[in-house]
Amino acid sequence: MSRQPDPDTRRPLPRNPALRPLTLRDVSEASGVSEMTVSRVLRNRGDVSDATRDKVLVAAKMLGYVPNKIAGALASQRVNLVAVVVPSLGNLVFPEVLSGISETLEDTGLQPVFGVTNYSPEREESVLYEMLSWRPSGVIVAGLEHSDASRAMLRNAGIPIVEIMDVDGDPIDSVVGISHVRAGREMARAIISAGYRRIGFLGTKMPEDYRARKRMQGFEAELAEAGVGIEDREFYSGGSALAKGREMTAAMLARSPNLDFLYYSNDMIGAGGLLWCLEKGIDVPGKLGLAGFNGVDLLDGLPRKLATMDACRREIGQRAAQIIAGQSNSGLVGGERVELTPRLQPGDTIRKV
Amino acid sequence: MSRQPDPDTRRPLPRNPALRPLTLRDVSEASGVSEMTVSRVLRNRGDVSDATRDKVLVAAKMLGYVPNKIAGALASQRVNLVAVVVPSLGNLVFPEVLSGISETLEDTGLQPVFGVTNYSPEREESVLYEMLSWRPSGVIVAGLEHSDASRAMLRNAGIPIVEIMDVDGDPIDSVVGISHVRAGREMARAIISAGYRRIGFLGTKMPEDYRARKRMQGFEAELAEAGVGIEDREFYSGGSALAKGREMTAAMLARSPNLDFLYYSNDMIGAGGLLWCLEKGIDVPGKLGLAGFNGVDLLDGLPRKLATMDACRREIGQRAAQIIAGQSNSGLVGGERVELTPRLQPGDTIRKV
DNA sequence: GCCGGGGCTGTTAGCGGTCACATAGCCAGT
DNA sequence: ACTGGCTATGTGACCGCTAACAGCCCCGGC
Repeated sequence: MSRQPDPDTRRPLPRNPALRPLTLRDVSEASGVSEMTVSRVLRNRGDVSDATRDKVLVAAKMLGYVPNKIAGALASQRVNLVAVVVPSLGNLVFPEVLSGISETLEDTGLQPVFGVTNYSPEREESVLYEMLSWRPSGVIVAGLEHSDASRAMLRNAGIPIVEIMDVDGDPIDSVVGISHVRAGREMARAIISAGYRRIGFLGTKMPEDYRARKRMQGFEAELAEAGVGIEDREFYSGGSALAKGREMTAAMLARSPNLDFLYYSNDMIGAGGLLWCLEKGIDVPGKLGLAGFNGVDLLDGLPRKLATMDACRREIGQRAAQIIAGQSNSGLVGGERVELTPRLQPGDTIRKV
Repeated sequence: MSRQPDPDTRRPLPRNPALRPLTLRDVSEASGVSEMTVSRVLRNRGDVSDATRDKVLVAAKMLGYVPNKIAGALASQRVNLVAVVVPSLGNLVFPEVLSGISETLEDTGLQPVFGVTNYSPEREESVLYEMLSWRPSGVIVAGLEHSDASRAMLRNAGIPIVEIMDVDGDPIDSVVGISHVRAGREMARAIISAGYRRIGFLGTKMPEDYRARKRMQGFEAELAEAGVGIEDREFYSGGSALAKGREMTAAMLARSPNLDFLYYSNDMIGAGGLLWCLEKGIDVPGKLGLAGFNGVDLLDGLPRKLATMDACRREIGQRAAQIIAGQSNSGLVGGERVELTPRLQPGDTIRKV
């Protein structure tokens, strides 16, 4: 008489991993304890005897079980994700912020998740919506300028929000960054006091790069107070920034040969300009001074060191992450304001006074 | 007689968004329809009358409701996330891959989520574990070299896996990339046929950068077949790649002044080397040829164009994303192999033959 | 008048975990 | 022996949403 297997015990064995995704129950059956105990072991929570713990861990490893955080998050109402939203990864600046964040979050149990907006407010809105729908523990977002809908979402999310890079504006919650207006001003002051007077500005065309704009505004304002104006401007968009820096510099100096200083809105175009000037044999910084912005370490490899201003990118990432992780020792529960001070790096392209 | 409000209707009003996170039920009550109908409206699924739809949308917008994808994913067993795991964001190469991915995924309803491993297999393992625990619809991961545990996890995940950048090895599922061995060979061939014979190699010290190593192996093998060896090598780690390129070039030429070609494992150090050579007035490419690898558009702005080989980064991202999205028209369900061919860009730093 | 079939909406039962609490076993103190 | 307190484990009720199905209404056709 052939034995008929009991239908209940004939459930498909959890051997074939592709057949059915593994659940806690599989581990629980394989190790002979309840699901709850397995859950406790895998999360290192509560008291579990060493013997049981070992049994469970062995079973879990053997099956190749990977916990389902979706279910876990739903049940516990806790998500260890931090949404990080930046405009771009194409230039060196944001990757460095991101690594500051990752690094700081590393041993907090929190996990950064990155989103990119391409400087588009609509994209920002949809990226935020998408990310918030995963109920992260916090949001780090670049800039203070957002659509009304984005601001509303962030405010309503009921989680810590940190706006980064920039402090010139009205934060939703916390903010970590530098004042780009002040950065512009400071550069202007340095230029003026080095004796330059006929100044050109080269920047990006992107209307959504508010920070570059603020630098220009601060720059211009400070110049104006010294009775100096910007004599010529040139804006670009797209393409290799280094190449654009060359082209724009060539174009501007052809048009306005009397300029004695060029202020670039970022280091990359500044570097392009510098290379061009050196090739042409222009006396830098004697006849013509140059400066950029960001302090990217690329500049270290240039024939001459471009004057720039460090944007404290890594530190911004770190401080923002600390606020989210609740490690900032301010005692505040939110609404922190951290203004870092960018350091002017005079390099070799501004006359020493 | 004062009316006593029915306790059931006295639930806290969903006015204060910080008090309690909103749920479908709040929207359902606010709009007077069932939760299911709200769900249908917000997902654009199933038949809903226009009148009802409007009511719901108005209520949702008014409350500022953001759906909870955690619950949604758990219930529907569907997650619109694609895990993307790369070793680094610091050089220009991966951001470009990522944007190829984002761009392609844009209108598929899928959302990329990025993770960074810093070239560490342990970190890769934990990043993968973390990401898989969110049950993504697919994984895109750089490289073919992974820890056994990582491979097992990926294989067991039961979702499409695409390994990218490199095709020289044994893929888990699908693979999209170039052959770095072949790339190294091709560069060697070009160098040999341009008449260079005394060759130096400059690269990164990272033992985990398998692709750079494969390029060197291919390069060396091809040279060997022409009866030529690598006469000198120099490796670096950390710091500004541009600056390192200078230093290493200076050091190598001081040590081995007879070299007539320098092959750099990436464009950035190559660019540093090029700048240094030009400064020193070395005859490039007459007395000394130079080449890098990657085809980063930074090179466009250099005084002279460095020879390089395009790694097809954006296209790799696009093709990988297509496979995950099921858009690749191969008819295969998995296990695709896409080998792209890097194009040699001779630039101005290899003698014309 | 009755039936059939759309179009629209509601109901029920989970998804795979975790929380709060109940329970079992064991030992010490009285 | 009884109690209390501890540790180690199990139980049932959810978390917020969606699949599947059931039900309602209204219409036209016979």
